[in-house]
Amino acid sequence: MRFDKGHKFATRDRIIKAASMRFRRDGIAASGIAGVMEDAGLTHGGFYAHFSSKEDLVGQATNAAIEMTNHRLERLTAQDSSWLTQRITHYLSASHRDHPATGCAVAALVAELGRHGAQTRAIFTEKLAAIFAAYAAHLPPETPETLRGEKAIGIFAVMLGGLQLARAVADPDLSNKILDAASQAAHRLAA
Amino acid sequence: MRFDKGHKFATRDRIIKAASMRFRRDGIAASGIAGVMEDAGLTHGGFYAHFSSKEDLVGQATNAAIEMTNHRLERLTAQDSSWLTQRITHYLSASHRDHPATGCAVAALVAELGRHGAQTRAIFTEKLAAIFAAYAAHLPPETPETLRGEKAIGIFAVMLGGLQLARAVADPDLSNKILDAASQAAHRLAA
DNA sequence: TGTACATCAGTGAACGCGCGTTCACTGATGTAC
DNA sequence: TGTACATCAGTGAACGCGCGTTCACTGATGTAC
Repeated sequence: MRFDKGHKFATRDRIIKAASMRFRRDGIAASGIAGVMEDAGLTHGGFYAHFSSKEDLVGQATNAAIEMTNHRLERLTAQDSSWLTQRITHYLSASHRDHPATGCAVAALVAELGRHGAQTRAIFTEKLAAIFAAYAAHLPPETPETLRGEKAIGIFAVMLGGLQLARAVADPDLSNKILDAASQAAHRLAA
Repeated sequence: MRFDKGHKFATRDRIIKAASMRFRRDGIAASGIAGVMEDAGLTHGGFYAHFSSKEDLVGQATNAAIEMTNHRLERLTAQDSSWLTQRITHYLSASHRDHPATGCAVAALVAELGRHGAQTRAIFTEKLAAIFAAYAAHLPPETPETLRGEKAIGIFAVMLGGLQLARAVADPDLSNKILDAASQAAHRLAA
């Protein structure tokens, strides 16, 4: 089969998207190449025409997943004063908790990524810095410039921790309590 | 080899300890039975005399790792006012960041545990509730009773998120900045 | 416009390997006499 | 006290399986004539 130039790129993109969802849902180590390729509507043999190794795909999929989230964030059009509130509410919602495959890649993969190679972690670091910057930019206007970076990190950390705890816990009531408590904490840290 | 009654229990304990360290260092999915048994000074064949499955071991190892941490917490003998400060300082220290194998099991395993069976998650939930209770008990004395539970969750969430981010990031300066920012946030939430 | 051909994205069998799990066996020990 | 034996924690070979990776091949398409 011979196709126009855009075809291969589109296929590569489909594989990356499928991988980013599998990785977030099942974890990286527990996701196989064959499963990812099947999700993309292909057989496993063609994988190495697009990527040099599984590790290569891990980097690309992490990059794509976080970038997608970041673009979604930038598109939030509400007035600045409530951007953070919107973010916190959505991030710590039952819906985000219950759909990891399409949710925040940092929450799903941060621990596993810490055990991956330098290149993968460099990609992750760059994207994470962009997240911090977005949060810092949307802090209340009276926030001093020198505190914005630190505050942004604290807010994201409590959201991240809260979402992960809410996902892992077996008791639904406790899970909801965790979402609420983390929301409260994030708002307090933003003020 | 026939041994006295305590021998088998001691061996089982050694396997659980070895597993709890491997799991925290490499992740659960990436840790094999053979590797764990080798760490415990045994060959892999004997594993099923002690556990019914890998999943069984995962539950026991998670339980043991968190219980160990909790006991360590209770042994902190400082006056109540600084118990939390001690906790935050140690949890968000460079040393804790750099030694996941002997560190907080929640930080290392929370995402992966969310994908495990009901029984494993029930064990995790029970131990996590004990952590929350310990933090709640050591909040400043003027903290209203009704807010203690919520505050404890927020504080632990920001510590957890901060530690994970600091571990995953490739840039050492940013990693240190994350530890500091999360510390500041935890203290603010405790006040 | 119609035909022959070169291209190359995707296929599927095969590779060595380590996984979780099973099981027949071993041999140092506690116990019975 | 000394000896024969039963116990059973631990050994190591073997199982089927899915992993990441390789590669000879296919066949629909774009291009050259």
